[in-house]
Amino acid sequence: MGKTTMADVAKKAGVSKSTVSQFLNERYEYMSPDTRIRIEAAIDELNYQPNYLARSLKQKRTSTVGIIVANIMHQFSTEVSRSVEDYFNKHNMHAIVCNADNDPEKEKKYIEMLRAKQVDGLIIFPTAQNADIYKNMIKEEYPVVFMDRKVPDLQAPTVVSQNIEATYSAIQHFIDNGHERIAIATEPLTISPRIERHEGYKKALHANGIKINPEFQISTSIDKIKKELDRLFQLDAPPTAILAGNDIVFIEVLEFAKEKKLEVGESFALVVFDNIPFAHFVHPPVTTIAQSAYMMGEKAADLLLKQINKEQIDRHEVSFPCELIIRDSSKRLKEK
Amino acid sequence: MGKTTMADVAKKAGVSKSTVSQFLNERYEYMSPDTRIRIEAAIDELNYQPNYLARSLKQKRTSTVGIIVANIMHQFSTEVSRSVEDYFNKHNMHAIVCNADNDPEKEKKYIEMLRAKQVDGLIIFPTAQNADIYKNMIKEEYPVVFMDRKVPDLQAPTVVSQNIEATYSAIQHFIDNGHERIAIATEPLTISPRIERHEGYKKALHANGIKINPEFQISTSIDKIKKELDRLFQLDAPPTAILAGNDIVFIEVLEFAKEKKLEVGESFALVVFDNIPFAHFVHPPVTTIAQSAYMMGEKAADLLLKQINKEQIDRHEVSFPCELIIRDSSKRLKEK
DNA sequence: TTGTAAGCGTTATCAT
DNA sequence: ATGATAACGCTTACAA
Repeated sequence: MGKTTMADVAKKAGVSKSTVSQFLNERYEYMSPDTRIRIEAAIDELNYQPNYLARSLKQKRTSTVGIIVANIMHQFSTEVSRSVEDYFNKHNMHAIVCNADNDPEKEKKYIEMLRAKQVDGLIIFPTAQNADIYKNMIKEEYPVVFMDRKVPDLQAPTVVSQNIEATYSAIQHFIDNGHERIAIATEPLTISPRIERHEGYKKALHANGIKINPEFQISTSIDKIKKELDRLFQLDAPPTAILAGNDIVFIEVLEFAKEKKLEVGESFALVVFDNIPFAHFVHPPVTTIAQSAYMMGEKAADLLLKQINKEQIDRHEVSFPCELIIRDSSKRLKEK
Repeated sequence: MGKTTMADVAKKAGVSKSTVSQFLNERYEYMSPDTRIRIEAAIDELNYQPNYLARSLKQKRTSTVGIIVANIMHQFSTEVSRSVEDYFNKHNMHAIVCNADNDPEKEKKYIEMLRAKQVDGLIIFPTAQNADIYKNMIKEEYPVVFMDRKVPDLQAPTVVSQNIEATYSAIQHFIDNGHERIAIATEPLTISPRIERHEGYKKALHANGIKINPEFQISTSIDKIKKELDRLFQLDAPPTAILAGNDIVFIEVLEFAKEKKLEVGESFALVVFDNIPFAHFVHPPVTTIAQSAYMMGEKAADLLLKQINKEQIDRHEVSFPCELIIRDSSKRLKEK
């Protein structure tokens, strides 16, 4: 029965609850070997399982943290979550993953629920729409780490990718391969990574003396991406290269190409900002900007655990470099 | 502060804790509108957040369930987990996902930890190596549902795919396209789905009067798959078609083909048993046997919730059909 | 309609 | 070395 309690064990072993508790917490320094053995026996005779809930209530620590991802459909989110889980499991803690689905209301609900469950801390991919709640957590010094996205005007531990630099180098790669008409496609510019990717894009073009064509900058919701691409390819001078702003946009680009019978890597060069599991098996193998998902997860977990343990940490952003992995989709532009 | 408690609210509102509790549980039937308002005011003045831990301790219900997947690297596990989470979120419950990593020891540890945390029930992709523990949970009538794999000699609610039938139809598809030398590659035959897939394979060959060549049946650990494939292709009469037993085996097949400069769909036909996210973008688009991951997750969640609510359920397997999605990798065999 | 008090299964403090 | 006893923050009879 799951209902055997510490009191039962105590009775069976002929000792008090406190002694059993001592035993369970491995403080057998001042315990006679005799009682120790009796308790041990009682425990597995009764098949006793301690109730962590009760312990947590008393100790004010659940050994559980929450992860709230903005959109679980991104490979990146999955990899980061996995990494965070691994980290906490190594430290005998649990992680609960929740998917806010890019919905600020859901995000709010999850923050409240997880805190009501007394999780020891939170790692959040913020929708960035709940500024008051974030601020409040920081003010209370509740352990929290933000991931992937910077929240404006908030001084909080945050782990992000070097989006500007990474995008810059991808665009430079296009230019080095002879491209000049380069497009970028992201979801709407509501969060920092997207903004920064556009920024890196413009910076690179500028540095190379290529004038920026606003028509080549797409930033719209997923369901409108294909329409925008279509518009682009109707132009007299369509782009010869495209940077897909994340893995979901990438799917749209692929589908667009398929529908319009365009050949990725032939009709246009392509780089994707994100880790793609089958990148070297898609046709053609696709050039990607890989984020250091695993390391970022570890870093965030580490920052969180330090806060939980009341250790001092830097309340600033820490940013990780990305890696441009060149495959066939972004080969040299064909001479016309 | 997160430390405001019900008592603080009660004091501030000038009522007793019980009344506040009534309020929180929305039992305002017999509550004067006056006190109701005072409590409301006190709550948001103090920014009070209830402590679910304490409540759970009292109610013996945490509104949390655990999911223990055998190997998180499978797309299928991820999809099922997502579906289970969705289901429980709809019911205002949480799900904690743990990865046993195909290790019975880890599985055991997670079962114990989650139960110690008093989760209301468990969905397990069993390693099938902890028979005593499974049996014990069933005996105790602890709510549990097994997923993907049948545990021998255990009468327990279990949600699985129709592996035999699905494999049969894939092999039949090969045969219909003129193949006779058909191989199957799975991980070791330690769990029911793999055994059943081999069974469906043999059944289909048998039904078509093709004699079974044991050399064509690979069942070995991932790191040895490529070696076995190599052996196969050294034969005088190598296979012309391969069924990859899951998504991880599929990767090995792809890498093998790449290394040996074999063309999938040309040098040999290929079907993969599993959902592949980029199936129609790999080259060539690959024929898959898709499992009903989302529905299976829902079903399992439903069976679990019913048990939690002490409703009666069938303690048997429920099996879901798979869908053979034919793409280019398994086209008709080229005439020689 | 609201309050009192016991109890959920632990841990922590202080005696002994 | 071990035991009483009071918390932890909530729910729930039952009383008022």
